[in-house]
Amino acid sequence: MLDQYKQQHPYLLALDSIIFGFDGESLKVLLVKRGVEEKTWSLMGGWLQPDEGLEKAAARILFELTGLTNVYLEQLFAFGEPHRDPIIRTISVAYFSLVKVADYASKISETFQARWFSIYDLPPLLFDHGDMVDLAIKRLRYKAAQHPIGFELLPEKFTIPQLKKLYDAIYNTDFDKRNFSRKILSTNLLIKLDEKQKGFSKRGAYYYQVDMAKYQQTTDSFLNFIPS
Amino acid sequence: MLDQYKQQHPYLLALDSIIFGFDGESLKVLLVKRGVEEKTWSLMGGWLQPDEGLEKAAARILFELTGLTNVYLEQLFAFGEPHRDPIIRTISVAYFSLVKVADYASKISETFQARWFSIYDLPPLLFDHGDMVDLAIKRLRYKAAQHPIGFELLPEKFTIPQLKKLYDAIYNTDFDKRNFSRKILSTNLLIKLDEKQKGFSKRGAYYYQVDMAKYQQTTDSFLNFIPS
DNA sequence: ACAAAAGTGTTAGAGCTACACCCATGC
DNA sequence: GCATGGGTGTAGCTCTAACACTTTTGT
Repeated sequence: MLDQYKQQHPYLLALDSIIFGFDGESLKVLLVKRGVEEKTWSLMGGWLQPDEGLEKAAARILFELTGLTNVYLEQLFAFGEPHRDPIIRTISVAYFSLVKVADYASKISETFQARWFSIYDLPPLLFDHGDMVDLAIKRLRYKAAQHPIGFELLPEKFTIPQLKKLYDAIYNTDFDKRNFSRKILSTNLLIKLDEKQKGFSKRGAYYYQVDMAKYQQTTDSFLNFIPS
Repeated sequence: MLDQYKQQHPYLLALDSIIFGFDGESLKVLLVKRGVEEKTWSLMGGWLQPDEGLEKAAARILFELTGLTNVYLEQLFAFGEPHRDPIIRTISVAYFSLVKVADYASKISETFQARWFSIYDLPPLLFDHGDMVDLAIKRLRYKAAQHPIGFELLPEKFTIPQLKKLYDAIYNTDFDKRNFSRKILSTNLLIKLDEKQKGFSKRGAYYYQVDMAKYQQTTDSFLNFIPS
C-alpha cells in the first residue's frame, strides 16, 4: 500500500518572501544577499522543516530576518519549473508580506546583508525571483483595490495624507485627495484621534487608527486566496 | 557549496485538481475514487514528475482522467500542513480547472471511477480535499466576476439564457435577465450567430460565441458580480 | 504676512437596480 | 389560441470623477 508513495521522487521545498515596506515616499521591497549566491540580490528565503506547515515556515523565515511576528502574510504562488534552481530541483512557495518599516528597522538581523529597493528600481534577481516580485506587485495592487490591507504598511497611527501617499505609491499615480479621503472614510474603518501630526506640515494632520474589530471582519472573508 | 542543499529534507509533491463542469442546471465538481483510499471520494490527483513543471503536471493528470487538452487551468493554492496526508508528508499544489461537460463525457477514462457532484451536495472527501473545493468555489466566484471565464464551462455555441443559468449556479442566485444580458453584451465579447437553439423553448434563443481575439486580451475588470 | 500642507462640497455624467410588457413558436 | 420561454426599455438612484477655495499654523 505504501508502494505508490515509495516510487515517487521527492523534491526540496523552499519558501521565498516578497517583503513590502513603505517609507513615506515610495513602495519598497526588502532584498538580501545570501549564502550560495553572494553576488546576486535575492528574496529572503529558506527551507521547509519537517514539523511545520508552509505558512508557519514562511513566518519563521520572516522572523529570522526581521524579528517581526504577527506580520501580514499571504501565499502568492508555487513556482516549480524544473530548472528554476539550476543546481538542484526545488519547488518554491512564494509568500508576500507587508511590514511596517519603523518596526522593522530596529529589529533587523545583522546576519544578513539586506536592503530596501524601490519597486521601480530593482536590481537583477536570483533565479525566478524577479517573476515573483512582479507577481507580488500585481497581487498587491489587485488586493489593495478591494481590501484595506494598505494599513499593514503604515504605523499604528497615521494621517490621511500619509495613506494617500501610500496608495499613490502602490498604483504609481496621484489620487485626488478629496475623493480619496471621502472613499477611505466611507468605509468606516478609520477612527479619528484627537492628536495631530507635528513637525511635518505647519497645520498638522489628524492621526487615525484602524478600527480593528471592523477590519478583522472585512478581511476575514477575503483573507488569502485572491487571484491575480 | 552543495551542502546547504544536501542537509535539507525533501518532500513528495502532489497535484490535485478541482474540475468544474456545468450541466445546464447546476455547477458540478468531478470526483474520483482512487488507489490507496478506495472508499473515499477525492479530487483527481497525481505526482509531480522530474521533467515537468507544476502546471504541466496538472495538465497531464487532467488529461489522464478526461482526455482533454487545452483546458482552463489555474493554480489555486499550495497545501502543506505536516499531517494533511497521514501516511507520508506530501505537499499538494491544487489547481482548478473548467471543462465543457459535453467534451468530457465522450473522453473520460474508464480506469477511474468518477462522478459529477453538485457543489451544494458533496460527499465527505479525502484529506483536506474539502478545503480545496471550498477554496476553489470561492476563487471561481471572484474570478468569474472579474474575468469572463464562465465561457470555459459552456459549449462553443451557447445562448444568453444558458449563460445566465451558469452565473445563477455559480453565485447561487437569480440574476435579472434584462440586466444580465445588457451587462454581458456590453462587454462586446460575444458574437451573435444567425442560428437559434432548437427543441428547448418554443421560440428558440439565439446562439452566441465568444470573440476569441477580444477574449484573449481582456485582463481588465469585467462584470461586477461580486456578491456580499 | 506669507508659505505650505490640511481639509472640505458641489455638480454632471455614468452605471446600477428595479421593474413589465410584447414576441415567436410549438403544440 | 394558448402556453412557454425569449427578448427588450425606462426611470430613479447611487457612485464616481472632476474641479478650487478656505483654514491652520510655523516661520
